[in-house]
Amino acid sequence: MDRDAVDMILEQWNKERPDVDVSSMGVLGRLNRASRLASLDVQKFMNQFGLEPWEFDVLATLRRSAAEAPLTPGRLASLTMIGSAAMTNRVDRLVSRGLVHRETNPENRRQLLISLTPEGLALVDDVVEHHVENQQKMLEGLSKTEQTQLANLLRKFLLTNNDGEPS
Amino acid sequence: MDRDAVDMILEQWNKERPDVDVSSMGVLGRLNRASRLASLDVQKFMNQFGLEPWEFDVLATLRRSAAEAPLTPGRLASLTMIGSAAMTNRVDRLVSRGLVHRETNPENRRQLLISLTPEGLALVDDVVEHHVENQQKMLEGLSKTEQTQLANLLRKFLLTNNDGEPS
DNA sequence: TCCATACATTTCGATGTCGAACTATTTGAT
DNA sequence: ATCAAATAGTTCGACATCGAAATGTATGGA
Repeated sequence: MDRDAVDMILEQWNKERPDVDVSSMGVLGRLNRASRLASLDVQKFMNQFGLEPWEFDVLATLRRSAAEAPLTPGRLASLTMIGSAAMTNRVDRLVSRGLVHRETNPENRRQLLISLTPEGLALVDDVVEHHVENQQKMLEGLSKTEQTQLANLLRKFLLTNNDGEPS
Repeated sequence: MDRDAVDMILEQWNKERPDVDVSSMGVLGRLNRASRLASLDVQKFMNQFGLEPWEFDVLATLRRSAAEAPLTPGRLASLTMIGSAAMTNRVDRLVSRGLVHRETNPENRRQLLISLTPEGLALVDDVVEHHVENQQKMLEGLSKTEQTQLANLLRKFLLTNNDGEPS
């Protein structure tokens, strides 16, 4: 196995602060870098479709939830892990691009219901197919078994760190 | 093994788009969420020391590189994975907090040399110890063996995706 | 020596996020 | 029935980042 940038960082720490056990950085530092790297790739990929990653994020969340009750901005915000103020902004832009529709819920006029327009639906249904192909390319350095191991270890990390969410 | 939020997302996709293989999201979606979760934890932790994560990032990079030639803003930027414009801003703030020193390199007056002040050195040397303890807490849901497996899988992912850097 | 080119950093304008304050609506206790 | 508290969304100001343009410095070939 070859050495990566994090190996060098750990080595530097061990030289400078041999009294500190920095092995945790070997995990969390790589987690950070890997996620950043993947995000940059997704950014480039989405730009080819005239989309920003955050746009796809919202559209995909709406698309995959089609079976459940329509989503409100607040629910969308928590599902995409941003604040509600940012979601107001995102929905504004998606509405003005004609990709989603925003209507007040007649049952509870405090909340809004966000839904995909036919254009938004067609777009996300197209893009998601290419998106997963692109993801598969990013992962092809790992065997299918290794991919599963990685997913399982990350799930365990998420569960033990309270990936607070659902319903 | 319990189910996490990503399992539910994959299930939704499989219901709505059974024709699309979304297993790659099982890896990269978790990578994203795990990294985000860890970053939020670090943010909270650093705030207890009156630091923002980006401040620690720069200070720690300077600290662990103490043995090598002094770092320039450009080198610091690439090591911390941000643009040089952002590094100008970061160094500005760290200088005005008295944590780093900025001087032009007499050998090459295009570049600046950034170094820790005694205050910056003392601070980062203190914080890094607690930081790794905090990281260890985040990881304690995984056995030591699992932590190593995770680090190895992430290294492989990084290497096959061109974690462009060194020198 | 001169000057085009390369390089290092900073400035500028735009973008997207955040938390706090604000507005509108609903709920529940009395 | 009323009104205080809870809930949903938006507005506002601050902040950190980015890419592109601008500035200052060094290098190498004619």
